[in-house]
Amino acid sequence: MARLTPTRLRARRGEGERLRGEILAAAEELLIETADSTAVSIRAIAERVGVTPPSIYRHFADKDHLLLAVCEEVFARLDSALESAAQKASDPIDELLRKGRAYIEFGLAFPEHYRLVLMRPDVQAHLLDTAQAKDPDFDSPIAGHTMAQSNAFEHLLDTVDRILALQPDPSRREDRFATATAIWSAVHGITSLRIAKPQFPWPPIDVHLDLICKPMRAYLLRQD
Amino acid sequence: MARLTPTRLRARRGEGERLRGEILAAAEELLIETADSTAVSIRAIAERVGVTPPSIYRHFADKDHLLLAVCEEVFARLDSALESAAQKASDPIDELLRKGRAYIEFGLAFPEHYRLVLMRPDVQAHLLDTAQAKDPDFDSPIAGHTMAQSNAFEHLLDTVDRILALQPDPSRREDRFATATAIWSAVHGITSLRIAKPQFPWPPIDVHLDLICKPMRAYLLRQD
DNA sequence: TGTACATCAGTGAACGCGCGTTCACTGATGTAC
DNA sequence: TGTACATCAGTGAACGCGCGTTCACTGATGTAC
Repeated sequence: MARLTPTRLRARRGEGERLRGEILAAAEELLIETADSTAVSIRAIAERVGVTPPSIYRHFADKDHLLLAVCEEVFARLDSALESAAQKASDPIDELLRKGRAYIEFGLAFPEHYRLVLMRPDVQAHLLDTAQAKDPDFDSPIAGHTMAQSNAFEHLLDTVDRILALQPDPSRREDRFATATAIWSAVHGITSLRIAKPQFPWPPIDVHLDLICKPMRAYLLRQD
Repeated sequence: MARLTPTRLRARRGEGERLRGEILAAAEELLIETADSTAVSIRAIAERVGVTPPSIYRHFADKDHLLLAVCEEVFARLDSALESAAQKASDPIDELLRKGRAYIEFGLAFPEHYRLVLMRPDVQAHLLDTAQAKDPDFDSPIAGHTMAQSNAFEHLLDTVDRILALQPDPSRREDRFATATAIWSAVHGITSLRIAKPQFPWPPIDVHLDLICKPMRAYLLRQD
């Protein structure tokens, strides 16, 4: 491979970790630039960084571990996008609406990121599987990662709690976990279908989101 | 490749079309047996049928056209699953609920089929793209296929019409297209998230579905 | 009824490709004396 | 201050793999005379 742009300088001693960050950044750039999250290969990442493929293995055990690290970054960024959208909210219902819109916008702005973490076969589950296949009593350093992924879900649970608290009649309060799950899947449905079928004549996002949120709000706060 | 089981008999003259059906059936078997819809390769299909890879090209121009044919079959089967579920319904709302449950069950019973048609990069759109790249004024024999795919959607629109007709106040009748879209995406969200994250502690399907359908029904039929 | 011939379902071998991963190595950087 | 040495970021070449696709072909089946 001809190095046309030998811009990258070798890291100095003790700065080897720098490459790790560059690898993750390159992987994300490739997700954005290629229409296909499958195109993100070890070789493509290495070329983008300006390094040979084997040097990737200094920082990641294999491709799965690399993708897992990318997923962690994406989940963290999704979570913080939702949290910053929530801050402008005037009340819990408004908060849910803003978070829903932010979620959809995140997915549509970075469709291949979204595809990687929530539409493709689960990297994390696959890693756990293969790790446990090798070593049955496996004390997972990965297991903790599930937490990172569900920070956004934990925050959604908080929002749901605030909404359910608006229902004065405790006997009409829905289960917080099931409600959060239903909201997540509804918003995921909007996002992932638009990513999967971009040529479908979708209505405007707000119309779509309203048709989920307005019924949900009326139902959760129902007085009968 | 050693032919261990030379069970397949060569088709007689004029019966060449038989292989076409066997190819599609083999592709679907592979979707069911492998956990990964990417594993469905020309070579794997040929081996499963008991034939060499080049003979696939007698029936399909390339891999994309083969996958497109599989998608058509899957959509047709999904549509008929929904229609047969709808037949037992007592009223339009019950019809919607039954179709929703049938949709989810179809997806969870055939997750890789579902992944292929509704979670992976769109085969059909990709085919249209490449065909138009080659031949700018392209009179698509594929374009008609969009219809096959949306038979299920057309039928959903019918169901929605029946529900909207239950709303006595015309000024409160939601848009049929947007409503159908919202319902589709809600049910797709449940299905695809469960496929993508099988290890998540999902609530029972009926709880999940109720949390979408009950608010939607109350909203569409609202009297204020 | 027998034979030459056309048809066409399917074969066998090969192509070039990009992939993940491995291995033994190089050579600049920093450290010990 | 100078030199021998250990460290370690990154290289170069190669591995074996499965993939989609092509090409010239074979040989059983049916048809025309």
